[in-house]
Amino acid sequence: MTHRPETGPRPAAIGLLLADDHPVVRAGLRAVLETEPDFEVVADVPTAEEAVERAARPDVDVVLMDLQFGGRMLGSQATAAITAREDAPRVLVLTTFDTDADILAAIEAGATGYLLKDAPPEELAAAVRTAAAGKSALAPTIALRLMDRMRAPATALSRRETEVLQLVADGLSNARISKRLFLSQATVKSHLVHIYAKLGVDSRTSAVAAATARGLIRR
Amino acid sequence: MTHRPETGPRPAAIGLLLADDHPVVRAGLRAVLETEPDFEVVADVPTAEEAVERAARPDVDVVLMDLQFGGRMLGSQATAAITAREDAPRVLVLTTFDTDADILAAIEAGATGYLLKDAPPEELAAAVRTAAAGKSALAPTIALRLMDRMRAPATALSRRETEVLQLVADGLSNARISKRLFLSQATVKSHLVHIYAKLGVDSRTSAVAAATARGLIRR
DNA sequence: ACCGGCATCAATCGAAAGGTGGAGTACGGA
DNA sequence: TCCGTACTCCACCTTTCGATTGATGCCGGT
Repeated sequence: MTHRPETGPRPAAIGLLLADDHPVVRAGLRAVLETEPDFEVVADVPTAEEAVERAARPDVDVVLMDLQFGGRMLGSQATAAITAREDAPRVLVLTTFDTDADILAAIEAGATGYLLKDAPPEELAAAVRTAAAGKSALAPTIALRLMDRMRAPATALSRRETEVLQLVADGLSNARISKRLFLSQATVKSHLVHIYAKLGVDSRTSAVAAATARGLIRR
Repeated sequence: MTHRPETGPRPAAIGLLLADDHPVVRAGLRAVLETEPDFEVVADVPTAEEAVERAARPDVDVVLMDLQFGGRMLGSQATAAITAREDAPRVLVLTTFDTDADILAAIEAGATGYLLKDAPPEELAAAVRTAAAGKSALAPTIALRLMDRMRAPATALSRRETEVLQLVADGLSNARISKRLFLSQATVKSHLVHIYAKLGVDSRTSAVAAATARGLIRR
């Protein structure tokens, strides 16, 4: 039984906060979601910082959060900041791409769901309702990838390994990497051997390709 | 609603066709552009094929075309198909990223303008009007990049070189590349030497990094 | 206290990649 | 026609990389 101390039985509208740096996307989300009678878009903001601020107000039930904001604060950080609070709204992460790195960061940050921006409106609305109910809402593609991730934990590189691989992707030779990280070349090679094993490849270029495909490093 | 008689000076409404595979983006563009009194969105379509088809009707003055459709026909191909016709509408290309490769393909395909999706609504509307008037409409970022491209023609890789470098970026060894392209390893090496010279680098990984940074290859 | 993962380093050997210097064909513009 | 560019190929040599093996110290969890 839902007891609400406020002003009587108010309509059970789900309050939405839209956070995306693209004006067009904000307008689109608003247009799509406002056709649902039980949704109410209470605000839309262009930055992650404003999202964190605005999400504190009690009229927000679900935050639709973009992951890639132009520079500055990341969507995942904003997600963490929002969900860390008492009585926080649910956060539904919206992004264009389904790279593993993004997904993992968002889930760890406390996102209730994860959706791709190319999802059809019905799927979007359904996910919002699922999230509002406190249940996890993951796009099928995403759920599958998470399963893969669980099954193959070997794909996770250690911090140092990621660091080395990032420099490899930047085009540095082993010698340069060793100088940059104050290591011997032997150590760099050693890290690379482990990286290759984890990624199932046998050369630096294919390691970069594999890691990029899985979102383990930035390009 | 507004019925227009065929005769007499009709209101100079600019007919728009929106082509984007994301429902949210279509709705957003529609919402943003329909606030302009002199614009009329005559249709929106989710595929490049439908865009080509619909753009043939005479009520379309400007096509707003996404470049990355989910698979199948590319936005640049659709652009080429549309602009090839008699009395073709103007095509304004809209995309999320400003990689040089995309820009070049779109311009070559006959696009009148090129805009980033994160552009503010006013800029969007201004670009549509500019395009409708037949003038070139390029986002400042884009224009700058094109200037760079002009100034440094050495950066432009030949078709074959790009092909080789793409395979390098995919993680293939010289031996595999030679088999894939029916070349000798010597030829592959030769291409790579030229690529290194043009990019000012000295290894395959740094070539991939440099080319990725300049948008010469897809990641 | 022990084990496993992480990070560090060493030595060696063969394979792959890079550097240099040609060289021939084909095509298109000056 | 001549020049430049792109594309193809060869030989030789040097450097870098990858594969293997083995070792040490640290830290966190059982």
